[in-house]
Amino acid sequence: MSARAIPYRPHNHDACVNQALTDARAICQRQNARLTPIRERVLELIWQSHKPLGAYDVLAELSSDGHNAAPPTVYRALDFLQQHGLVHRIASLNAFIGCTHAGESHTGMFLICRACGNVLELTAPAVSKAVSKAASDEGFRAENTTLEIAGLCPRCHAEPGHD
Amino acid sequence: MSARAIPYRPHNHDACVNQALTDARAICQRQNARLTPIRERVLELIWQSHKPLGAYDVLAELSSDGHNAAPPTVYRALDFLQQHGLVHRIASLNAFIGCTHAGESHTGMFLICRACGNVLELTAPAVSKAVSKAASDEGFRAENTTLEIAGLCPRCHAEPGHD
DNA sequence: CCTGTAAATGTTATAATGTTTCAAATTTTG
DNA sequence: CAAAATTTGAAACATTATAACATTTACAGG
Repeated sequence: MSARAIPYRPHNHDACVNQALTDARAICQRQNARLTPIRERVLELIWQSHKPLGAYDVLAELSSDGHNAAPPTVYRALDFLQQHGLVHRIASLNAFIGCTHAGESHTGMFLICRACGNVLELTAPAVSKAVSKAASDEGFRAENTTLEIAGLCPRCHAEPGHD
Repeated sequence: MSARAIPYRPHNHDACVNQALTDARAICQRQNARLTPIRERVLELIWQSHKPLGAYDVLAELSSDGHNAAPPTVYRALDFLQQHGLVHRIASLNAFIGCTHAGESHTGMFLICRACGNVLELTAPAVSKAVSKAASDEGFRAENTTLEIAGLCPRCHAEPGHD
């Protein structure tokens, strides 16, 4: 699990991270949730990588900060961030990624490139609808959907082997 | 992770397991794959539980058989069974379940009841189609889909608290 | 029937991921 | 300020998964 990914689409990554943090602060304020320094730092670390980051990767970054954290610190921060819709856990990777639709109610769908490791989060209403319908057709009350698609992103499909 | 679940729909469970094993033998024969005693036993154990079974649950069952197995034995058998479409791994549970559509090419979709732990595998063409379209709209070549829906099954929805 | 080769399994150790528990500090609230 | 609640620290532990290498078994060709 490597940190500091090259983002999928070139952009000013610092600005992108800062925007995410600014948004997160606003969202937490609206929800009366406390975005404490640890939580904010974890969110920042996750955003600095556009690739999913494992909990122990986050832990290692914290340690290299000089912050001597133990696993529960990280998992607690991640739980908080998930609960407030600021990060997603990618179950098929045991890793976390910043939510690109924070604040909006949505069901995430993730396109995970097996070659470069980048992940794109989508909101696909047609998919959500089809999933809801399939569940309710079975009398099932859906609460939480995990939808992760592994494959090849356009870049790696065209030109294998780059980052 | 408890073994020996009460199946979701009442039925003759032994017969159900036996059918799955018979099918598995036929499928392996067609594919020139060797369904060795260990592999078959693991498949049987997984089928005997309609709830997903963790790798270490399987391991424990093997041990109580008197078969003194180590983790790699189980993981190898599970890999084999997955590769031949005989079991699925449920990423959100770190557990395995017998495939109810073995032999057919399909993308599994799983309805996981958080109350009773039962899992229903569905094939929903409308969902698969919507997912494929969403991926290809992004130029993404989808290879493998993880689609797991947690919630409440009809029984637990109506009458919470039973197994 | 031997025998070389590949596939499968055994065995030990260890890595990676995640949780429990209880104590201490901090923040919020009355 | 003081009590209560939330957050964080810290140590130990539980669970899930893999690496590495030795041994056994199945099987095709001589």
